[in-house]
Amino acid sequence: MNKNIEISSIFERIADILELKGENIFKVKAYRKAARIFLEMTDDILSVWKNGKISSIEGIGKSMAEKIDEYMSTGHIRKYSELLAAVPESLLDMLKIQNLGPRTLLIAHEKLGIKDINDLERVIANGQLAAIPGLGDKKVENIKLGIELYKTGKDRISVGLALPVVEDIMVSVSKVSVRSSLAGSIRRMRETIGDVDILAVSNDSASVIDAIVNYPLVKNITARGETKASVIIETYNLQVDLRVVSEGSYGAALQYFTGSAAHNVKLRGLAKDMDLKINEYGVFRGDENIAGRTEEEVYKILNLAWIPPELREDRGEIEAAMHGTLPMLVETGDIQGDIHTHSTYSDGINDIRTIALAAKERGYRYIGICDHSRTSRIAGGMDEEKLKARNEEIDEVQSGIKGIKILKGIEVDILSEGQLDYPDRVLEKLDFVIAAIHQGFSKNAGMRMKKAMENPYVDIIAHPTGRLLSGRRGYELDIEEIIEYAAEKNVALEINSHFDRLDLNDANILKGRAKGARFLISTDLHKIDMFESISLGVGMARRGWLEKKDVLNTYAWEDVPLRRRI
DNA sequence: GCCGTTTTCGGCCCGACTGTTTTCAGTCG
Repeated sequence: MNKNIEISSIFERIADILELKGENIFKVKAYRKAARIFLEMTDDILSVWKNGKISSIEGIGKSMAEKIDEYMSTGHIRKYSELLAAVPESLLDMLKIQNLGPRTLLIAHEKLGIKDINDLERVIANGQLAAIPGLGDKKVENIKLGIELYKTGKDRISVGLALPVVEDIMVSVSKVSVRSSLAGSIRRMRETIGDVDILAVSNDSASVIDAIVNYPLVKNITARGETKASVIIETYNLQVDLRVVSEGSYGAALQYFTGSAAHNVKLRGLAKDMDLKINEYGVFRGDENIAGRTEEEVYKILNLAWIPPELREDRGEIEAAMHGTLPMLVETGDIQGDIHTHSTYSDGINDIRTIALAAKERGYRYIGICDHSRTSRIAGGMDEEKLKARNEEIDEVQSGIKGIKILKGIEVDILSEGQLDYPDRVLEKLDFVIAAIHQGFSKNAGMRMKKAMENPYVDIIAHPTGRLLSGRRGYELDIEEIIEYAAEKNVALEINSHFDRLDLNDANILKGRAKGARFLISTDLHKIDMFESISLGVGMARRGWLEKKDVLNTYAWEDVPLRRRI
């Protein structure tokens, strides 16, 4: 499966070079599209190639098929090598700098000989860049800002970090608008977001624009027009783009600004085939605006069912909407209980009773207390004695609380040889067992995880890749293989809702779904105010096309299709 | 570079904002 990633990154790089060289932008887009296809497709490109089916993939034509042929048989692509030789790689990385596009970068390279970011900063400082015709002080100022943002790192942050920040901005916007909504990747619930898009309806767009540029945390105003403004706020250097439209265009604008780009391109192509034109103001036949008040209207006029934002990635959702086969996506309200929670018996903040009452308050029908096993000492892992005491306390708390079932679970460590941290006689007495790797990420992680799944008491694998969005790479294993094995052994895969994990993510959930795997959505909470974050996991599940039936904890506890019951 | 029961050539989604321009290119989403 690594071949998918390899070829995807090569094509992405080819696109970078072609773009920099000022090649036809549609050729560049064709390569970027292909890169995305290979990255996201659930099939292994190697086996597709072996079956001679590469050129039957939509978007892959003769030229790209030949390049893949060459790569598979020789290990390299001649054209790629030639392109690489023509452009310093350090230059390509600079394409990520905001406000510095390929045109300007190429001119700076050709006229001033810049090769990397240090060179760029030098020609900015000595005024050479601003002296180039077509540029000027203001443009260079914006490029400087782009460099600053680029250097402070992370161009994308977890959607779970962004949402609480954005909530407060939305309060300011909603005060001065008739209607407002998040749009863009944050509405689609992508695991990470690069900026925040907000759409507002108002007859007085100036006051909405004022509200955003005067928002207390704004540190830069990068654009300020009559209907659109763009600011950067202190928190995470987050860029916030606001657009104001009239009531009649709300649906068209919301559709447009929610994206994704790939989804919109395909949608607009469909419209074109019907002699219609879609823009953010509506759907037009000639000059007549025939739809656009709601998103439903926009989709309906194209003979499509309304598509939930989480699906809008051009992964087959438009075809499904055409044929009436969109999935009935799982919703936060479907969740009947959270079974990955930590109490004071390991590294949680709250006691069992507090957790149970908070869960009941949320309307859950069951709650699973799932502390760490003994080897996770740093996380307060329990020895057998402590586990016994915890289970007794669960019984005691349960006897005082009606209306919610408190379950005895464990997050058991997968040890160095794949054995579990407790013997089977301990595991079998628990209501459920979640197994996880917490140490030795690079030591046979795949083998160990598979061995753990062979234990009949293991119901679920927690955070299956171990990656953290803040930067940790995760376990060294072949996740495809793990997903397939889990599906085969009826072990469920966790969708961990912690903002830094979101593990599994959408791409892996899609792969699991294709293999018939089951999933658990949980918070992995260590304090009760994290119960809310379940919606992040649900968001990932929805992006992975999951329905209620695919998710264990949408069932009443007696009906949860745990492995031991199947 | 890809694609095509109107096309094998000529399209490829569409528009706002900015800055440096005397009408538009570059960048962004």
